Amino acid sequence: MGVTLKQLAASLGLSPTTVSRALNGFPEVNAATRERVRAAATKANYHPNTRAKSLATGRAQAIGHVIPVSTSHEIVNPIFADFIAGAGEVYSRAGYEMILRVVADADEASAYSDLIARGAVDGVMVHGPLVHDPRVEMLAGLDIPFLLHGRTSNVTAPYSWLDINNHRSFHRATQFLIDFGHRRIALVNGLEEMDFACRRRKGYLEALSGAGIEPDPFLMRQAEMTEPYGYRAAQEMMQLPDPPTAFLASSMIVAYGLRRGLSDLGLKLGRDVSVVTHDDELSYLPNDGDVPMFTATQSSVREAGRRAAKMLLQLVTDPECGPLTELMETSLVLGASTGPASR
Amino acid sequence: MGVTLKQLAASLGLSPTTVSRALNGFPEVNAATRERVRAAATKANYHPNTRAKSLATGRAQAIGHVIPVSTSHEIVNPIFADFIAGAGEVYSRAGYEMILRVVADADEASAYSDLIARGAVDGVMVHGPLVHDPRVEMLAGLDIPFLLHGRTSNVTAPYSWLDINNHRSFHRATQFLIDFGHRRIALVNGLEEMDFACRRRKGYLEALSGAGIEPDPFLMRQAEMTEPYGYRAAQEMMQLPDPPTAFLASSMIVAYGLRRGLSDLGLKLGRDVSVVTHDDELSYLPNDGDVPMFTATQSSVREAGRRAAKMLLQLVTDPECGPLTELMETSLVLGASTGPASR
DNA sequence: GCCGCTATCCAAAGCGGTTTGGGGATACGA
DNA sequence: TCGTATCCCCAAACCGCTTTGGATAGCGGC
Repeated sequence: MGVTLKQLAASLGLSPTTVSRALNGFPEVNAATRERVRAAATKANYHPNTRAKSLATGRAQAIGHVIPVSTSHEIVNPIFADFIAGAGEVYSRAGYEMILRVVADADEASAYSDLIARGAVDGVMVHGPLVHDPRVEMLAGLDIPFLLHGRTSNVTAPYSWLDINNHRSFHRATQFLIDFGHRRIALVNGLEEMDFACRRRKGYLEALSGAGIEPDPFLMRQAEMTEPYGYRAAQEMMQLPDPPTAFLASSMIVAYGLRRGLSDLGLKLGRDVSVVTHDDELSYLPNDGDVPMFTATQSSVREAGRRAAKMLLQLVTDPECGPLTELMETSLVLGASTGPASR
Repeated sequence: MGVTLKQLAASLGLSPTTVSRALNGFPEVNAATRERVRAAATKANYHPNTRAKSLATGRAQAIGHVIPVSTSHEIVNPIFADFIAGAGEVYSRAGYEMILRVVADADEASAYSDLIARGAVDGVMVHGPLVHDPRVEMLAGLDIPFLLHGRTSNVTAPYSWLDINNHRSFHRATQFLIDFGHRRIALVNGLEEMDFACRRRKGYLEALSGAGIEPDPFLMRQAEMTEPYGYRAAQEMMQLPDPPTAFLASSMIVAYGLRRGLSDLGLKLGRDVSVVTHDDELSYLPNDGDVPMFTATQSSVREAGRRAAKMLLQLVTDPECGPLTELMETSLVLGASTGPASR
C-alpha cells in the first residue's frame, strides 16, 4: 500500500536522490523542480516509509513507554491515561511515534532492554519509579536517553527526571491542617515502595514532628489507591478510641472513598471531619467550580506528561545536554472539605 | 547499539544467511550449528533490529491505536487505560508492538491514514466509534485490517467489531427497575453521538415503552461522563415536581456523582432511591465485595481489550478470515443500590 | 577557446535484516 | 568410477529510504 519514493521518482522522470532531497528541503535542488515534486507527492499521497527511513537515518523517531501492571492486584494506575495523553500530544507534534508496552512488573527490565536492543526507540520514559528501583541503573548502562516520571531514592549517579514536589506538598497540607487545630491527622497513602508515596509520608511526618505531634501508626495506611480502600480507611479509623479529625489522601479516588465512608457514618466533610487530597487533575474527576469539593494539593498530570515528553525529546536530539530535571510545585487550593478541628 | 546479524555471523565464521536461518528455525541448518548460533546470540544479547526486519519482511509487527481526545472538553476516557492494558498483554505475547497516537478528534482520520501510508502498522484499532462515524468507510478503502471497539450505525458494509450488548444491558436494567415498581426512571447517559450511548438509550426507551411508560425528556441527560455531571443530574432531577425514583447511569464515575448528589440530599441508595450503573470493571473502582455497592450491568473492559486484540491479530495474520464480530453480554449483578420503589 | 564555478541532478553504496538460487561436500546406489 | 540425492552453507539481491561522491551543463572571465 502506498507509493514508494522510487515510483514517485520514476513518474516524475527524476532520480530517487533528487526527490528525497526535494522533499527534505535540501538546497541543491531547483525551486521549480521542488514544487513539481511536492505537488506530485501530495497528489499521490506519498508518505515516506517509516521503517525504511529510520533504518537509513539510524533514528527510530519513536519513544518507548513501558507501563507496569502489578501482578499482585492487576491495577492500572488511572493517571497513566492522562500522562500519556499529554506526552502523546507533544510526540505527534514533533513527528515522533509513541510505542507502548504493557508488562507485568517482573518483566519490566527486559521490556526496556528488548525495546532498545531492537533499535525500536530513541528514548524511553520510565513510569512509576520505586524507592529502590533497579531500572535506573540498568538504563544508565544502556546508552539511551531516558527520563523518569518521578524519582528514585537509591541512585547516586545523576539522571533525568520530572517530578512534583511530593514532600513539600504533603508537608504543606499537613501543616495547613495543624494550623486549623487538627492533631489527629490520618495519612491514607499509596504503596510506600513507590517513591512518590514515600516522599509524601516523609513530608507528613516532618510536619507532625515540627508541631510536636507524635505519629500514630494506627493513623497511617498504605495500599493501592482504590475507592474501597479509602472507604475502609475512613470506616475503620473513625472507630478507633481516639479517631482522627482530619485525613490526608494520596489521590482523588481514595478521597472519594473517604468521603463515602465518612458520610455513611453521618459525618460531613469540612464540618465534622477534614480531608485534604492530592489531585492529579484527571479530566473526568475535576475538582474545580466556585468552591472545589476537596481542599487539595493539585498538579496536572497531563501537563506533567507534556513537559516530560519535551524534556525527553530534548535529550534525544542532544544527548549531551546533560541530565535534565524539573520539580513542579503543586498548588494548595482551598475547597469545602476542610475546616477547623471541631472540639 | 547492539550487535548486528552481520557481526554475529562474522564472529562465528558463518554467513549472515545461515545465522538468520538458524535463529528463525529453518530446517536447512545443522542442529549443532544452530545451537552454536543460539548460544552466541544470547551471549551477545543479539536482538534483530525491528526496522530492518520489518522492512525485509514487509510486516510491521505493530498495531496502531488512535485515541481521540475531544477538543471541546479535553476529556480522556478512563476506560482507555484498561482496554489498552488488556490489548497490550496480548500484543506483547504475540511479539507485536503497540503504537499509540493521541490526537484531537478533528485530526483522527488523517492520523490513521498517515500511520498506514507510512507502513508503520499492520492493523488498527478504532476507539470510541460514533453513531455516524466516517472512519469506518475511510479505513475500509485503505486495505488494512481494522477492528472497532464498539460499533457504528450508519455503515452497511460488513466490518469487524467487538462490542458489549449495550441495548440489551440497558433494556434489562430498566426492566429490572420497572419490576421493582419504578416508573420514574432517569437516564444519565454519555454523549449520545457515541454509538454505545445511543444503543443504551434505545434499550432504555424500549423497556419503558414495553411497560407503557411515557419517556420524560426531563429524566434523560447526556454529557461527558464526569463525576460532577452525575452529581448535578441527581441534584437537579430530584428537585423536579415529579422526581425520579431510580437512576440509570452510564459509568461508575457518573454513578459516584449520583451517589454523592443523592446523599447530600439525605437520600440513601437502595432505600430512598435506586441506582443501576454500567460497570466497566476498572481496577481502581472495583464494585465487588459481599454485596457490591452498585447494582450494575458489568463487563470487563480489560477483557474486551484482550479479546479485541486477539481478533485483530487474527485479521492481520489472515486477512481473508472475513469480518470478525463479537457481542459480549454483560451480567446484571445485584448490589446495595437498588430496592423496590418506595411509595 | 579554455578554465573554473555554480547550480542541478544522478548512480551507487549503505542501513540490517530476509530470501532466492545456487554450490560444495559427503554418502549412497549402480 | 560415476552419477545423484542429501545436507549444509553461502553470495547476492532486495525491502524503501538517505547520503556520499561525482557528473553534466551553463555561464562569466580571461
